[in-house]
Amino acid sequence: MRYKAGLETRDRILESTRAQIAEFGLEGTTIKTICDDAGVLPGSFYNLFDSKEQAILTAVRVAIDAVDPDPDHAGTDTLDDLINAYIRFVEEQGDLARVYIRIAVAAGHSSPELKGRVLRHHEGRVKRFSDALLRERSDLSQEEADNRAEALVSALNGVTLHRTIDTEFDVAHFARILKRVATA
Amino acid sequence: MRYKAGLETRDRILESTRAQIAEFGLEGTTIKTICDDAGVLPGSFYNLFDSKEQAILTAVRVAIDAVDPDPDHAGTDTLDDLINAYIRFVEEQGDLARVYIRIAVAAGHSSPELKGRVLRHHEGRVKRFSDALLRERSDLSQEEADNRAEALVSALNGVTLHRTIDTEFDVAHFARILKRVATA
DNA sequence: ATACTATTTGAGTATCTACTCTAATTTGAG
DNA sequence: CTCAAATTAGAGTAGATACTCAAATAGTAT
Repeated sequence: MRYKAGLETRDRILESTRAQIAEFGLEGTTIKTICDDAGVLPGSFYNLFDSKEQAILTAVRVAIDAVDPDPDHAGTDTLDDLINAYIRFVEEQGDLARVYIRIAVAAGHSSPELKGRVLRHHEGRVKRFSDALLRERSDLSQEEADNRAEALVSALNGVTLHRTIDTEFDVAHFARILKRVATA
Repeated sequence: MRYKAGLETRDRILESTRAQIAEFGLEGTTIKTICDDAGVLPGSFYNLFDSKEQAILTAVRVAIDAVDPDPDHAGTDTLDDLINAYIRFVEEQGDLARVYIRIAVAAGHSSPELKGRVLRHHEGRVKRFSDALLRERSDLSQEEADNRAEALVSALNGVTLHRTIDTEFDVAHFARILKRVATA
């Protein structure tokens, strides 16, 4: 893979893989659907990737890296900032949110690598929520803040999960209810 | 299916389905593995079930019903009952809980029929939570109770989702945190 | 016992899966 | 322009999958 054409094809395949996972889940993503979507034949796919699994791992890594809204983690974001960022992420990039949920659901029986990736991302997110909560409610113990943050992030994921079924579901509304009770 | 033999075979198939899902997940559960485990041939399976999907849905529903604190829907279950039943289901039937989440996620892109079933089940559950909450906190408005119930059920699903990735995750602990804030 | 139906058998089908292989084409460095 | 290497085409493989069907067997009401 040293010619420009190969790199472009690779990008198209990864983009198609991501879209397929978002729409049909890991199960519904096949070599055929990826190739059809990318306008490529199996021979080309296997010229660029060793296996379906490798392509999926690569696509998911790209997707999860793209999720983090504040990579420089300045530590100045409030809980509202984080929740609003989450809402915006779910509403504007529903695709990636669905990939995240899809992977999470499938991760239990899939590769440890995927599982680890999702878990690490989750832990990072919980920590930022916990820090923000402590800044807002300095009377809370570290443990209580961690607990509430973990519960809050899981609850937000549950709300997102529900939205994948019911697209009318008002994520913002329930996210704010959750925020209210987390800071009570 | 009116003879005793048929009913017994049906039970064996449902139990094998449950066990296969618990051990190998949805992906690893095939007609062949179910039939081998149940000591039955495909013809018998399809004499009793219309499809693999139907058998799985039935097995999951049986498992959920098995922990229902108020099967007759007499309206006597407390919020604690409902949450404890939820925790029991997730902890004792972890892989079935995963399947439940997975079916819910898959419902978004499958037949409107399955989607409708999942949504109706969700709404029924939310209603029971809302009723129980109102019995406990009669000062809440109907709307507030509905909102809290919807948030609580989604949050519980989020906690369950997280447990499918991290099996060490203490569902009971966070479920009780969620219950505390829902009744606050 | 008879007769009717439920149940089981088990080989068989169509379709999908990830993946391979060889030949043709395209690319771009020298 | 040349030519070796990268890329693509596209038919094809082996194996798994959910599911079917006609015939054999077993269960039960009368």
